[in-house]
Amino acid sequence: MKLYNTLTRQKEEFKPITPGEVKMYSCGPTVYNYFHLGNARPFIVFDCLRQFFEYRGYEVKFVQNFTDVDDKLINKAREENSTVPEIAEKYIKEYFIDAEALGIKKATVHPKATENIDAIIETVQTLIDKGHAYEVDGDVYFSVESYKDYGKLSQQKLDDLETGVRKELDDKKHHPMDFALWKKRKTEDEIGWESPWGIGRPGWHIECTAMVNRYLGHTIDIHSGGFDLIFPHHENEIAQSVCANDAPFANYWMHNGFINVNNEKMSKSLGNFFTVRDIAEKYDYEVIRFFMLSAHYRSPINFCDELMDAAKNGLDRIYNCIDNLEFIYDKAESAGLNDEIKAYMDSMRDKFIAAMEDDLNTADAISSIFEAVRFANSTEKPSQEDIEYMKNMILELGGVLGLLKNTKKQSLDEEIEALIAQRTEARKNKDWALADKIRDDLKARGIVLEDTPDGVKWKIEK
RNA sequence: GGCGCCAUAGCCAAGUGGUAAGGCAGAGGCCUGCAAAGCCUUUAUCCCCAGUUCAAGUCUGGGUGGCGCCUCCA
Repeated sequence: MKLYNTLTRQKEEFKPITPGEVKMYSCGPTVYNYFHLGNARPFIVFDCLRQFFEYRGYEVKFVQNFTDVDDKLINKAREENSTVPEIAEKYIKEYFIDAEALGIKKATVHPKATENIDAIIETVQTLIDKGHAYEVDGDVYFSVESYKDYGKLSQQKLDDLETGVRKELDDKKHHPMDFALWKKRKTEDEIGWESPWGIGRPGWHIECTAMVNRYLGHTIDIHSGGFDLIFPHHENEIAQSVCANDAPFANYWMHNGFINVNNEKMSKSLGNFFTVRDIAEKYDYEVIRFFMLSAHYRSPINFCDELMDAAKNGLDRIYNCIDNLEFIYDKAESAGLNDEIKAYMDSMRDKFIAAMEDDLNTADAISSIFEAVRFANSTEKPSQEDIEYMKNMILELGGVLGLLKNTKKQSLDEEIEALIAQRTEARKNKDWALADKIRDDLKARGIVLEDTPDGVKWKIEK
């Protein structure tokens, strides 16, 4: 397995700390709203990585946090005359609804920042004790100058970073790049926790460090997130963890590319800001997942209707293949599995795995599914065993990507069945007008009929 | 100013030295009563200019054109 490591800016062979086991942490959502398209990409991509590791026999300890206290939550709570815990609870529930629909497995642990205040305070105290942090009037800051490797992940020098920093009015910090570990409560009614430095709440960066350390240890295999988190978030996480524990933090850093909408950065001001929930009104959740995986995770990806339509059509092609295989199964004979068919399907699995092992090349992996589909569609008179083998291979590979989950057997009610029978009778009598009318009527009701040599095939449009 | 990314057919997108996967859309054909689905055929001087090499989309240098981070925005 090769992974591109942001730390070294190259693909590296993945070597887990413990053989057969992967400890990975991915930055989760701040739960103040439904999650948006941009959030969805890392969730989907790193879920896909996790599922591939599991497919290859690794035991994966996957941790993804919920940031359930920060400025955005506090503001939202004020706006809605609610409380931070209420807002957080609501959107954590909503997260799981969207995530499940997108085929994202639950993490091994989904820790919340507010449930780990003790670990956070402990880490902050350790950093103070070791001379890497200092308290000023109830706030605690990390001293970037105390960590010689600060800037390593983003390949920037402290001096260069400084010139880009806005001069802040308060000069409480020793160095302009120093960042908050603990923030003093600003008003009496603001959410806060008791600490050695008074009532306050954790800074954003420290929460991830503390939860990584608590749930996975001082050194983990993979830490992932969006490109924009490289600096400062991940840089700061490294500084905190290394300084607190005197141990390397994460061996591999993975970052996904951004999503644009109609070739523009997604933002509220441009009015092109979409939550997954918004998109799901028009496209199936699985189309969103397929779309996200149709490009390499590090490439930027452009979201627009044309590309979503193309993704839908592509996914339909795979589903049609599975439907067709199931349809012809009963008519087929049991004549054993053909060696050539097995060999071809196996080679597609090999190709799929090779692509995935090359830095999670899902786009290439998907092409092997399409090749399997074409092969299956063009195989003449397959036996029942052939059909099963081809279908299972396609479902297996799609399954690794978290796709092709909508294969539950559908059924029709009696009225529809009767109409189909009536149409079949009309076709026998060459009453094309009636036959076509029934077909059109059913189509308007979302039921698509196809006449095949083996009889009428129907499907319910999603 | 500092750090970094990208440029392959109408669209999307793989491909890190040996003469261009796959998907969507389009065209023609087969199949069909007509469709649908499917199958077959068809669509690329790989942004430009130098260089290295027997051989470059693939490496090096220089352009041009997009873009990201340095503002707790994934």
